[in-house]
Amino acid sequence: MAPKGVWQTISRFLYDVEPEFVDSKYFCAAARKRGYVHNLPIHNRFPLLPLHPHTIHEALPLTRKWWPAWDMRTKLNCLQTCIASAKLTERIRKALEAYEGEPPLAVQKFVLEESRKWNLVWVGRNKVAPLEADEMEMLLGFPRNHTRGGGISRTERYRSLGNSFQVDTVAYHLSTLKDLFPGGINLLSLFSGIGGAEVALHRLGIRLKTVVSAEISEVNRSIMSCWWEQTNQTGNLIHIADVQHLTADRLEQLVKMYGSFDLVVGGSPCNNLTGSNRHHRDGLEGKDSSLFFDYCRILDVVKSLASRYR
DNA sequence: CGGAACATGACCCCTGAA
DNA sequence: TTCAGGGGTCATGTTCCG
Repeated sequence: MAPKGVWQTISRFLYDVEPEFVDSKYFCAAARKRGYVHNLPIHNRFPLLPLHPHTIHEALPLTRKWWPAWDMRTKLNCLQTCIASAKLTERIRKALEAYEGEPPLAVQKFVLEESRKWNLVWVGRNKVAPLEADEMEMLLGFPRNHTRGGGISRTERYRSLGNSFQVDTVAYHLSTLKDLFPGGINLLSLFSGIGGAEVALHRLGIRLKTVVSAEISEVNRSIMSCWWEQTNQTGNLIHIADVQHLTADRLEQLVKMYGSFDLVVGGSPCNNLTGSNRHHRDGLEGKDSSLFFDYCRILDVVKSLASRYR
């Protein structure tokens, strides 16, 4: 749902590769429609095991007790960076409380519309609530408490999670690298966030030799460091605070030191593309989304370095 | 009857102000 | 931390017209 022409431009800057459009609802209990522009093999891809829960009821069994029959949702909508206000959930509770048993159709419609819009789940009699950060973490395929602690605030946590990859989805696409790189890979991870790609590769059993990770948010960098520490990684993790610091010289320096990169991965900011943005939906040229062009610049440099340092 | 034109509904990795 | 807040895009359904 990016503005018209954005996907065409993205492909044009990425060697005319067409995006593979994938909805994460086939990998977990929440939708996440994304276009992945990649040059990975597509034969013999395999999912992470054990398979992730595919329905709301499997993923959040405690909600089953309170889930009314007239709410037919089996999948959540896309997990976003913001959650519903307490006022809204209170308004919904009041609207439902006025009736014994099934509410009239108009009320059902209102409640369902708002529940879909804000991804509300049933947590009590006549009571809906937004997802907890823990639950989002689980739905996105991260280890429990991945984004917890380290002084991260509640709102920052929601933001980081809402901006992340869905791990199982990305892992499926990266799975073919396991046979291609039995000794592990050198990874250049741009806009790493909370490390969705890294977690996916780790879960696939692909050794991370050297990871160069560019991420602007300090809390996200610290989340990644903690994970790196806790999973007893044997490789090197190098943080870069800003993709714009990854100049050709800096990249050459890194390649000389650690060897050339086997994989470049990243999702550049989409906040100027999404419909949820009321103020600055400026398309690919927007302040943040234009960092996509840095991705292209860096990819070009990495490709030429790979041919020189083989 | 086929297709163009139009209406409706669902969805969305959110920002700014208080 | 909390809240209020619009609109573009696509899919689907409906009307209209030759």
